[in-house]
Amino acid sequence: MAQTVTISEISKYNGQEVTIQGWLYNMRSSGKLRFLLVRDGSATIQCVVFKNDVSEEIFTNVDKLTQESSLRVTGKVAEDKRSPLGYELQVRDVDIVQIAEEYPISLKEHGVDFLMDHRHLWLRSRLQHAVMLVRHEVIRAAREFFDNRGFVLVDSPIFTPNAAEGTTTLFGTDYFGSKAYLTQSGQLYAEASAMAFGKVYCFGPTFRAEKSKTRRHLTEFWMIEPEAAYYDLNDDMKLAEDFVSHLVQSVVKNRRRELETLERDISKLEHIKPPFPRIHYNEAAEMVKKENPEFKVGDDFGGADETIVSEKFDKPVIIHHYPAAIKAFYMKRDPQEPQSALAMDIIAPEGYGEIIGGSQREDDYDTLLQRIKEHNLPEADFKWYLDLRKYGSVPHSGFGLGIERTVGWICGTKHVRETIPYPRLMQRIYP
RNA sequence: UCCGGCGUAGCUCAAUUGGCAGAGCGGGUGGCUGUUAACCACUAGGUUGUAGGUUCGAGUCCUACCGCCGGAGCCA
Repeated sequence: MAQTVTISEISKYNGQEVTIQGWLYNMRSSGKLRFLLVRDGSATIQCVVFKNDVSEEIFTNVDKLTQESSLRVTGKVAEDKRSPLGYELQVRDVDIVQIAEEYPISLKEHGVDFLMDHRHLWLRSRLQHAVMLVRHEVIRAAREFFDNRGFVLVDSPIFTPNAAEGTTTLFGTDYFGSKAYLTQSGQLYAEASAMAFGKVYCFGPTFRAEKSKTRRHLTEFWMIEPEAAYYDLNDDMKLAEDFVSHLVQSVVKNRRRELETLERDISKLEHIKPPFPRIHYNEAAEMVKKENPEFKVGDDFGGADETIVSEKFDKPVIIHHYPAAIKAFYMKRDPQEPQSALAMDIIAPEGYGEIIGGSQREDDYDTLLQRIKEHNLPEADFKWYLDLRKYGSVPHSGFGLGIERTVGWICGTKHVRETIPYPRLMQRIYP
Protein backbone atom coordinates (compact mmCIF):
# COMPACT_ATOMS: atom_id res chain seq x y z
CA MET A 1 0.00 0.00 0.00
CA ALA A 2 1.71 3.19 -1.17
CA GLN A 3 1.62 6.34 0.93
CA THR A 4 -0.87 9.04 -0.10
CA VAL A 5 0.90 12.38 -0.63
CA THR A 6 0.18 15.87 -1.92
CA ILE A 7 1.81 16.83 -5.18
CA SER A 8 3.48 19.97 -3.79
CA GLU A 9 5.53 17.74 -1.48
CA ILE A 10 6.40 15.16 -4.12
CA SER A 11 10.13 15.99 -4.12
CA LYS A 12 10.42 14.38 -0.67
CA TYR A 13 9.46 11.01 -2.16
CA ASN A 14 11.86 10.77 -5.11
CA GLY A 15 12.29 7.13 -6.09
CA GLN A 16 9.43 5.92 -3.87
CA GLU A 17 6.03 4.62 -4.84
CA VAL A 18 3.23 6.97 -3.76
CA THR A 19 -0.47 7.60 -4.39
CA ILE A 20 -1.83 10.99 -5.37
CA GLN A 21 -5.51 11.88 -5.49
CA GLY A 22 -6.90 14.61 -7.65
CA TRP A 23 -8.43 15.56 -10.97
CA LEU A 24 -7.35 15.15 -14.58
CA TYR A 25 -6.31 18.54 -15.94
CA ASN A 26 -5.38 17.33 -19.40
CA MET A 27 -4.31 14.17 -21.19
CA ARG A 28 -2.06 13.65 -24.19
CA SER A 29 -1.35 10.35 -25.85
CA SER A 30 1.20 8.87 -28.14
CA GLY A 31 0.77 5.26 -29.20
CA LYS A 32 1.48 3.11 -26.17
CA LEU A 33 2.01 6.16 -23.90
CA ARG A 34 -0.52 8.24 -22.04
CA PHE A 35 0.45 11.50 -20.36
CA LEU A 36 -1.94 12.41 -17.58
CA LEU A 37 -1.70 15.91 -16.12
CA VAL A 38 -3.13 15.49 -12.64
CA ARG A 39 -3.78 18.37 -10.23
CA ASP A 40 -4.71 17.97 -6.58
CA GLY A 41 -5.11 21.60 -5.55
CA SER A 42 -1.55 21.94 -4.34
CA ALA A 43 0.19 21.51 -7.69
CA THR A 44 0.03 19.63 -10.99
CA ILE A 45 2.15 16.66 -11.99
CA GLN A 46 2.51 14.68 -15.19
CA CYS A 47 1.80 10.98 -14.79
CA VAL A 48 3.18 8.72 -17.49
CA VAL A 49 1.30 5.52 -18.31
CA PHE A 50 3.29 3.07 -20.45
CA LYS A 51 1.19 0.25 -21.85
CA ASN A 52 3.69 -2.47 -20.93
CA ASP A 53 3.84 -1.31 -17.28
CA VAL A 54 0.14 -1.69 -16.47
CA SER A 55 -2.58 -4.26 -17.02
CA GLU A 56 -4.67 -4.27 -20.18
CA GLU A 57 -7.69 -3.20 -18.10
CA ILE A 58 -5.98 -0.16 -16.60
CA PHE A 59 -4.68 1.01 -19.97
CA THR A 60 -8.16 0.71 -21.50
CA ASN A 61 -9.71 2.58 -18.56
CA VAL A 62 -7.25 5.45 -18.89
CA ASP A 63 -8.57 6.11 -22.38
CA LYS A 64 -12.04 6.64 -20.92
CA LEU A 65 -10.84 9.52 -18.74
CA THR A 66 -12.18 12.96 -19.57
CA GLN A 67 -11.03 16.40 -18.52
CA GLU A 68 -11.62 16.94 -14.77
CA SER A 69 -12.37 13.30 -14.05
CA SER A 70 -11.41 12.47 -10.47
CA LEU A 71 -8.84 9.74 -9.89
CA ARG A 72 -6.20 8.23 -7.65
CA VAL A 73 -2.89 7.45 -9.28
CA THR A 74 -0.19 5.20 -7.84
CA GLY A 75 3.33 5.12 -9.20
CA LYS A 76 6.98 5.82 -8.67
CA VAL A 77 8.22 9.39 -8.28
CA ALA A 78 10.96 10.06 -10.82
CA GLU A 79 13.08 13.15 -11.29
CA ASP A 80 12.74 14.45 -14.85
CA LYS A 81 14.29 17.58 -16.34
CA ARG A 82 11.53 17.78 -18.98
CA SER A 83 8.92 18.39 -16.29
CA PRO A 84 8.15 21.95 -15.12
CA LEU A 85 7.69 20.53 -11.61
CA GLY A 86 11.00 18.63 -11.79
CA TYR A 87 9.29 15.30 -11.14
CA GLU A 88 6.81 13.01 -12.81
CA LEU A 89 5.01 9.85 -11.79
CA GLN A 90 5.65 6.51 -13.51
CA VAL A 91 2.22 4.97 -13.20
CA ARG A 92 1.51 1.47 -11.93
CA ASP A 93 -2.17 1.80 -11.07
CA VAL A 94 -5.05 4.16 -11.80
CA ASP A 95 -8.20 4.18 -9.68
CA ILE A 96 -11.00 6.13 -11.33
CA VAL A 97 -13.26 7.86 -8.80
CA GLN A 98 -15.60 9.46 -11.31
CA ILE A 99 -15.65 9.98 -15.07
CA ALA A 100 -16.49 13.67 -15.51
CA GLU A 101 -19.17 14.81 -17.93
CA GLU A 102 -18.05 17.01 -20.79
CA TYR A 103 -16.24 19.90 -19.07
CA PRO A 104 -17.37 23.35 -20.17
CA ILE A 105 -14.01 25.09 -19.78
CA SER A 106 -11.53 23.99 -22.43
CA LEU A 107 -7.84 24.82 -22.41
CA LYS A 108 -8.43 27.36 -25.15
CA GLU A 109 -9.62 30.92 -24.85
CA HIS A 110 -12.95 31.89 -23.34
CA GLY A 111 -14.76 35.18 -22.83
CA VAL A 112 -14.99 36.77 -19.40
CA ASP A 113 -18.75 36.44 -19.12
CA PHE A 114 -18.69 32.74 -19.93
CA LEU A 115 -15.90 32.15 -17.44
CA MET A 116 -17.70 34.11 -14.74
CA ASP A 117 -20.84 32.03 -15.32
CA HIS A 118 -18.59 29.06 -14.55
CA ARG A 119 -16.66 30.70 -11.74
CA HIS A 120 -17.21 27.63 -9.55
CA LEU A 121 -15.19 25.63 -12.11
CA TRP A 122 -12.92 28.42 -13.35
CA LEU A 123 -11.22 28.49 -9.95
CA ARG A 124 -9.63 25.15 -10.88
CA SER A 125 -7.66 26.67 -13.72
CA ARG A 126 -4.02 27.60 -13.43
CA LEU A 127 -4.12 31.38 -13.36
CA GLN A 128 -7.16 31.69 -11.11
CA HIS A 129 -5.60 29.20 -8.75
CA ALA A 130 -2.44 31.31 -8.58
CA VAL A 131 -4.39 34.51 -7.89
CA MET A 132 -6.28 32.86 -5.01
CA LEU A 133 -3.02 31.67 -3.45
CA VAL A 134 -1.67 35.23 -3.60
CA ARG A 135 -4.91 36.45 -2.01
CA HIS A 136 -4.45 33.89 0.74
CA GLU A 137 -0.90 35.11 1.34
CA VAL A 138 -1.98 38.77 1.43
CA ILE A 139 -4.59 37.99 4.09
CA ARG A 140 -2.24 35.77 6.07
CA ALA A 141 0.50 38.43 6.00
CA ALA A 142 -1.98 41.18 6.91
CA ARG A 143 -3.06 39.40 10.07
CA GLU A 144 0.54 38.51 10.88
CA PHE A 145 1.55 42.17 10.55
CA PHE A 146 -1.02 43.47 13.01
CA ASP A 147 -0.76 40.54 15.39
CA ASN A 148 3.01 41.07 15.65
CA ARG A 149 2.50 44.75 16.47
CA GLY A 150 0.09 44.20 19.34
CA PHE A 151 -3.11 44.93 17.44
CA VAL A 152 -6.12 42.90 18.58
CA LEU A 153 -8.64 41.52 16.10
CA VAL A 154 -11.99 42.97 17.14
CA ASP A 155 -14.50 42.59 14.35
CA SER A 156 -17.22 45.07 13.52
CA PRO A 157 -20.82 44.05 12.77
CA ILE A 158 -22.11 43.56 9.24
CA PHE A 159 -25.70 44.61 9.93
CA THR A 160 -25.83 48.25 10.92
CA PRO A 161 -28.75 50.46 11.91
CA ASN A 162 -27.50 53.55 10.09
CA ALA A 163 -25.54 54.92 7.22
CA ALA A 164 -22.10 56.25 8.01
CA GLU A 165 -22.02 58.41 4.92
CA GLY A 166 -25.58 58.48 3.57
CA THR A 167 -27.95 55.69 2.60
CA THR A 168 -27.84 55.89 -1.21
CA THR A 169 -24.88 53.56 -1.52
CA LEU A 170 -26.02 51.00 1.03
CA PHE A 171 -27.87 47.74 0.65
CA GLY A 172 -30.98 47.84 2.79
CA THR A 173 -32.41 44.71 4.35
CA ASP A 174 -35.47 43.89 6.34
CA TYR A 175 -34.46 43.30 9.96
CA PHE A 176 -37.52 41.84 11.75
CA GLY A 177 -39.71 44.54 10.35
CA SER A 178 -37.32 47.46 10.62
CA LYS A 179 -34.66 48.74 8.27
CA ALA A 180 -31.06 47.62 8.56
CA TYR A 181 -28.13 48.09 6.21
CA LEU A 182 -25.14 46.03 5.22
CA THR A 183 -21.99 47.75 6.40
CA GLN A 184 -19.85 49.78 4.03
CA SER A 185 -17.06 50.09 6.61
CA GLY A 186 -16.23 48.69 10.02
CA GLN A 187 -14.41 51.84 11.03
CA LEU A 188 -16.87 53.50 13.40
CA TYR A 189 -17.09 50.38 15.51
CA ALA A 190 -13.30 49.91 15.28
CA GLU A 191 -12.95 53.35 16.89
CA ALA A 192 -15.00 52.14 19.84
CA SER A 193 -12.93 48.94 19.99
CA ALA A 194 -9.70 50.97 19.96
CA MET A 195 -10.84 52.82 23.07
CA ALA A 196 -11.18 49.41 24.76
CA PHE A 197 -8.04 47.68 23.45
CA GLY A 198 -5.73 50.50 22.36
CA LYS A 199 -4.78 49.06 18.99
CA VAL A 200 -7.28 46.98 17.01
CA TYR A 201 -8.14 45.86 13.52
CA CYS A 202 -11.24 44.46 11.95
CA PHE A 203 -11.42 42.36 8.83
CA GLY A 204 -14.53 41.48 6.96
CA PRO A 205 -16.73 41.98 3.93
CA THR A 206 -18.14 45.40 3.13
CA PHE A 207 -20.93 46.34 0.75
CA ARG A 208 -21.49 49.21 -1.64
CA ALA A 209 -24.68 49.55 -3.66
CA GLU A 210 -23.11 51.98 -6.11
CA LYS A 211 -23.90 51.33 -9.74
CA SER A 212 -20.26 51.23 -10.66
CA LYS A 213 -19.18 49.20 -13.64
CA THR A 214 -15.43 49.47 -13.76
CA ARG A 215 -12.44 47.19 -13.36
CA ARG A 216 -11.90 48.54 -9.85
CA HIS A 217 -15.34 47.93 -8.36
CA LEU A 218 -17.25 45.15 -6.64
CA THR A 219 -20.48 45.44 -4.67
CA GLU A 220 -19.06 43.09 -2.03
CA PHE A 221 -15.39 43.36 -1.13
CA TRP A 222 -13.11 42.69 1.81
CA MET A 223 -11.47 45.38 3.83
CA ILE A 224 -8.98 45.28 6.69
CA GLU A 225 -9.19 48.29 8.98
CA PRO A 226 -6.72 49.05 11.77
CA GLU A 227 -7.58 51.73 14.32
CA ALA A 228 -5.21 52.95 17.03
CA ALA A 229 -5.64 55.21 20.04
CA TYR A 230 -3.08 58.00 20.44
CA TYR A 231 -2.05 57.73 16.76
CA ASP A 232 -1.94 60.97 14.78
CA LEU A 233 -1.92 61.26 10.99
CA ASN A 234 1.85 60.80 10.79
CA ASP A 235 1.70 57.62 12.86
CA ASP A 236 -1.10 56.45 10.59
CA MET A 237 0.90 57.04 7.42
CA LYS A 238 3.91 55.27 8.87
CA LEU A 239 1.79 52.29 9.84
CA ALA A 240 0.20 52.18 6.39
CA GLU A 241 3.45 52.21 4.43
CA ASP A 242 4.99 49.56 6.69
CA PHE A 243 1.84 47.49 6.23
CA VAL A 244 1.65 47.69 2.44
CA SER A 245 5.38 46.92 2.21
CA HIS A 246 4.96 43.87 4.41
CA LEU A 247 2.12 42.54 2.25
CA VAL A 248 4.10 42.93 -0.96
CA GLN A 249 7.32 41.50 0.45
CA SER A 250 5.49 38.49 1.92
CA VAL A 251 3.99 37.64 -1.46
CA VAL A 252 7.32 38.14 -3.22
CA LYS A 253 8.95 35.80 -0.71
CA ASN A 254 6.29 33.14 -0.20
CA ARG A 255 4.36 33.13 -3.49
CA ARG A 256 7.07 33.80 -6.05
CA ARG A 257 6.07 30.79 -8.13
CA GLU A 258 2.50 32.08 -8.40
CA LEU A 259 3.71 35.53 -9.46
CA GLU A 260 5.81 33.84 -12.14
CA THR A 261 2.79 31.81 -13.27
CA LEU A 262 0.91 35.10 -13.58
CA GLU A 263 3.87 36.55 -15.53
CA ARG A 264 4.05 39.45 -13.09
CA ASP A 265 7.10 41.68 -13.36
CA ILE A 266 8.45 40.93 -9.90
CA SER A 267 11.13 43.63 -10.13
CA LYS A 268 8.31 46.18 -9.83
CA LEU A 269 7.34 44.68 -6.47
CA GLU A 270 10.73 43.94 -4.92
CA HIS A 271 11.56 47.55 -4.17
CA ILE A 272 8.20 48.33 -2.51
CA LYS A 273 9.66 49.28 0.87
CA PRO A 274 9.27 52.28 3.19
CA PRO A 275 9.36 55.19 2.97
CA PHE A 276 6.72 55.97 0.35
CA PRO A 277 6.59 59.39 -1.25
CA ARG A 278 4.25 61.68 0.68
CA ILE A 279 2.73 64.63 -1.08
CA HIS A 280 0.31 67.29 0.04
CA TYR A 281 -3.03 67.46 -1.78
CA ASN A 282 -2.11 70.89 -3.20
CA GLU A 283 1.08 69.48 -4.67
CA ALA A 284 -0.80 66.55 -6.21
CA ALA A 285 -3.45 68.92 -7.56
CA GLU A 286 -0.76 70.93 -9.35
CA MET A 287 0.59 67.76 -10.97
CA VAL A 288 -2.87 66.80 -12.16
CA LYS A 289 -3.67 70.28 -13.48
CA LYS A 290 -0.69 70.15 -15.84
CA GLU A 291 -2.06 67.11 -17.62
CA ASN A 292 -5.80 67.49 -17.05
CA PRO A 293 -6.81 71.14 -17.65
CA GLU A 294 -10.39 70.44 -16.53
CA PHE A 295 -9.26 69.63 -13.01
CA LYS A 296 -9.89 72.37 -10.43
CA VAL A 297 -8.00 72.62 -7.14
CA GLY A 298 -10.48 71.53 -4.48
CA ASP A 299 -11.94 68.68 -6.57
CA ASP A 300 -11.47 65.07 -5.69
CA PHE A 301 -9.26 63.05 -8.01
CA GLY A 302 -10.84 60.79 -10.60
CA GLY A 303 -9.36 57.45 -11.63
CA ALA A 304 -7.36 59.03 -14.45
CA ASP A 305 -6.12 61.81 -12.14
CA GLU A 306 -4.85 59.27 -9.60
CA THR A 307 -2.92 57.58 -12.39
CA ILE A 308 -1.32 60.89 -13.40
CA VAL A 309 0.08 61.25 -9.88
CA SER A 310 1.04 57.61 -9.37
CA GLU A 311 2.92 57.47 -12.70
CA LYS A 312 5.45 59.94 -11.31
CA PHE A 313 6.65 57.35 -8.80
CA ASP A 314 7.63 53.69 -8.76
CA LYS A 315 6.18 53.13 -5.28
CA PRO A 316 2.72 53.68 -3.85
CA VAL A 317 2.11 57.38 -3.23
CA ILE A 318 0.60 58.84 -0.08
CA ILE A 319 -1.53 61.92 -0.72
CA HIS A 320 -2.50 63.75 2.45
CA HIS A 321 -4.37 66.88 3.58
CA TYR A 322 -7.32 66.62 1.22
CA PRO A 323 -9.84 69.47 1.33
CA ALA A 324 -12.21 68.76 4.22
CA ALA A 325 -15.19 69.54 1.98
CA ILE A 326 -14.69 66.38 -0.11
CA LYS A 327 -13.99 64.08 2.82
CA ALA A 328 -16.07 62.25 5.42
CA PHE A 329 -17.68 63.90 8.43
CA TYR A 330 -15.60 62.01 11.02
CA MET A 331 -12.21 63.24 9.79
CA LYS A 332 -10.40 65.76 11.96
CA ARG A 333 -9.34 69.03 10.40
CA ASP A 334 -5.80 70.30 10.65
CA PRO A 335 -5.68 73.16 13.19
CA GLN A 336 -2.85 74.70 11.12
CA GLU A 337 -4.93 74.73 7.91
CA PRO A 338 -8.63 74.41 8.84
CA GLN A 339 -9.79 73.83 5.26
CA SER A 340 -7.84 70.56 5.11
CA ALA A 341 -8.68 67.21 6.65
CA LEU A 342 -6.05 65.11 8.41
CA ALA A 343 -6.70 62.50 5.75
CA MET A 344 -4.51 60.37 3.56
CA ASP A 345 -4.99 58.03 0.63
CA ILE A 346 -2.47 55.61 -0.81
CA ILE A 347 -2.49 55.22 -4.56
CA ALA A 348 -0.99 52.02 -5.94
CA PRO A 349 1.47 52.20 -8.86
CA GLU A 350 0.72 51.16 -12.44
CA GLY A 351 -2.79 52.62 -12.44
CA TYR A 352 -4.32 50.26 -9.88
CA GLY A 353 -5.88 53.15 -8.00
CA GLU A 354 -6.63 53.86 -4.39
CA ILE A 355 -5.85 50.92 -2.10
CA ILE A 356 -5.94 52.74 1.23
CA GLY A 357 -8.04 55.54 2.65
CA GLY A 358 -7.42 56.74 6.17
CA SER A 359 -7.44 59.68 8.55
CA GLN A 360 -7.06 61.01 12.02
CA ARG A 361 -10.57 61.12 13.51
CA GLU A 362 -12.38 64.06 15.01
CA ASP A 363 -12.05 63.61 18.78
CA ASP A 364 -13.90 66.71 20.04
CA TYR A 365 -17.51 66.15 21.06
CA ASP A 366 -18.96 69.51 20.00
CA THR A 367 -17.13 69.58 16.67
CA LEU A 368 -18.23 66.05 15.80
CA LEU A 369 -21.84 66.77 16.74
CA GLN A 370 -21.71 69.83 14.51
CA ARG A 371 -20.45 67.71 11.57
CA ILE A 372 -23.17 65.14 12.07
CA LYS A 373 -25.77 67.90 11.90
CA GLU A 374 -24.13 69.46 8.84
CA HIS A 375 -24.32 66.14 7.02
CA ASN A 376 -27.98 65.64 8.04
CA LEU A 377 -27.17 62.33 9.70
CA PRO A 378 -29.61 60.80 12.20
CA GLU A 379 -28.19 62.05 15.48
CA ALA A 380 -29.85 59.34 17.58
CA ASP A 381 -28.09 56.57 15.64
CA PHE A 382 -24.72 58.18 16.41
CA LYS A 383 -25.24 58.55 20.15
CA TRP A 384 -22.87 55.68 20.94
CA TYR A 385 -20.28 57.12 18.53
CA LEU A 386 -20.48 60.51 20.22
CA ASP A 387 -20.13 58.81 23.61
CA LEU A 388 -16.55 57.94 22.64
CA ARG A 389 -15.85 61.70 22.70
CA LYS A 390 -17.42 62.07 26.14
CA TYR A 391 -15.62 59.36 28.07
CA GLY A 392 -11.88 59.75 27.78
CA SER A 393 -11.58 61.01 24.23
CA VAL A 394 -8.09 60.73 22.73
CA PRO A 395 -6.52 61.49 19.37
CA HIS A 396 -6.80 58.39 17.20
CA SER A 397 -6.37 57.32 13.62
CA GLY A 398 -6.87 54.42 11.29
CA PHE A 399 -7.27 53.35 7.69
CA GLY A 400 -8.93 50.77 5.50
CA LEU A 401 -7.16 48.65 2.90
CA GLY A 402 -9.14 47.03 0.10
CA ILE A 403 -8.00 43.43 -0.25
CA GLU A 404 -9.11 42.96 -3.85
CA ARG A 405 -7.46 46.08 -5.23
CA THR A 406 -4.27 45.17 -3.37
CA VAL A 407 -4.29 41.62 -4.71
CA GLY A 408 -5.10 42.97 -8.19
CA TRP A 409 -2.10 45.26 -8.09
CA ILE A 410 0.28 42.59 -6.75
CA CYS A 411 -0.90 40.00 -9.30
CA GLY A 412 -1.22 42.43 -12.17
CA THR A 413 -4.78 41.35 -12.97
CA LYS A 414 -6.82 43.59 -15.20
CA HIS A 415 -10.01 43.47 -13.15
CA VAL A 416 -10.62 43.06 -9.40
CA ARG A 417 -13.35 40.50 -10.08
CA GLU A 418 -10.62 37.87 -10.58
CA THR A 419 -9.14 38.54 -7.13
CA ILE A 420 -12.15 37.34 -5.11
CA PRO A 421 -13.41 33.75 -5.30
CA TYR A 422 -17.06 34.52 -6.04
CA PRO A 423 -17.37 38.13 -7.16
CA ARG A 424 -20.51 40.20 -6.66
CA LEU A 425 -20.98 42.88 -9.26
CA MET A 426 -23.87 45.06 -10.27
CA GLN A 427 -24.84 42.56 -12.97
CA ARG A 428 -23.70 39.39 -11.28
CA ILE A 429 -24.80 37.42 -8.25
CA TYR A 430 -24.35 33.93 -9.79
CA PRO A 431 -22.80 31.52 -9.02
C1' U B 1 -28.09 57.34 -14.51
C1' C B 2 -25.03 58.94 -18.84
C1' C B 3 -21.50 57.67 -22.99
C1' G B 4 -19.37 53.98 -26.11
C1' G B 5 -18.81 48.80 -27.84
C1' C B 6 -20.56 43.81 -28.68
C1' G B 7 -24.54 39.63 -29.28
C1' U B 8 -23.28 33.87 -35.44
C1' A B 9 -22.17 25.91 -33.47
C1' G B 10 -20.90 23.84 -26.41
C1' C B 11 -16.47 27.73 -26.51
C1' U B 12 -13.34 31.58 -29.34
C1' C B 13 -14.25 33.87 -33.76
C1' A B 14 -14.79 34.51 -39.51
C1' A B 15 -18.39 35.35 -43.42
C1' U B 16 -15.51 39.99 -49.73
C1' U B 17 -19.67 45.87 -47.14
C1' G B 18 -27.13 42.68 -49.38
C1' G B 19 -26.15 36.83 -52.90
C1' C B 20 -25.10 28.70 -51.11
C1' A B 21 -23.50 30.11 -42.69
C1' G B 22 -17.64 28.59 -42.19
C1' A B 23 -12.86 27.58 -39.28
C1' G B 24 -10.15 26.36 -34.84
C1' C B 25 -10.93 24.30 -30.08
C1' G B 26 -14.10 21.02 -27.31
C1' G B 27 -17.28 16.07 -28.22
C1' G B 28 -17.22 11.11 -30.98
C1' U B 29 -14.31 7.25 -34.02
C1' G B 30 -9.46 5.61 -35.56
C1' G B 31 -3.78 6.21 -35.66
C1' C B 32 1.14 7.22 -33.32
C1' U B 33 6.68 4.92 -27.48
C1' G B 34 8.21 11.36 -24.74
C1' U B 35 3.74 14.48 -25.34
C1' U B 36 4.14 19.94 -23.12
C1' A B 37 -2.75 24.40 -24.87
C1' A B 38 0.78 17.53 -28.67
C1' C B 39 -0.09 15.99 -33.62
C1' C B 40 -2.69 13.39 -38.09
C1' A B 41 -7.38 11.47 -40.52
C1' C B 42 -12.62 11.03 -40.42
C1' U B 43 -17.30 12.59 -38.06
C1' A B 44 -21.65 14.89 -35.58
C1' G B 45 -22.99 19.82 -34.30
C1' G B 46 -27.04 26.26 -36.34
C1' U B 47 -34.53 29.48 -34.94
C1' U B 48 -27.21 34.21 -36.63
C1' G B 49 -30.13 37.66 -28.78
C1' U B 50 -35.86 38.83 -29.39
C1' A B 51 -39.91 41.25 -32.13
C1' G B 52 -41.12 43.97 -36.29
C1' G B 53 -39.70 46.51 -41.01
C1' U B 54 -37.10 47.50 -46.06
C1' U B 55 -35.78 44.07 -50.22
C1' C B 56 -36.47 39.31 -55.54
C1' G B 57 -33.08 38.04 -51.49
C1' A B 58 -30.97 40.08 -44.63
C1' G B 59 -25.86 37.32 -40.21
C1' U B 60 -25.11 42.00 -42.99
C1' C B 61 -29.55 47.78 -43.75
C1' C B 62 -33.67 50.39 -40.43
C1' U B 63 -36.75 50.68 -35.60
C1' A B 64 -37.74 49.00 -30.69
C1' C B 65 -36.56 45.85 -26.79
C1' C B 66 -33.39 42.37 -23.98
C1' G B 67 -28.55 40.79 -22.38
C1' C B 68 -23.42 41.51 -21.72
C1' C B 69 -18.76 44.39 -21.67
C1' G B 70 -15.95 49.01 -19.62
C1' G B 71 -15.62 54.07 -19.07
C1' A B 72 -17.69 58.47 -16.38
C1' G B 73 -19.73 59.83 -11.63
C1' C B 74 -18.64 57.61 -6.45
C1' C B 75 -15.29 54.90 -3.95
C1' A B 76 -11.46 50.55 -1.39
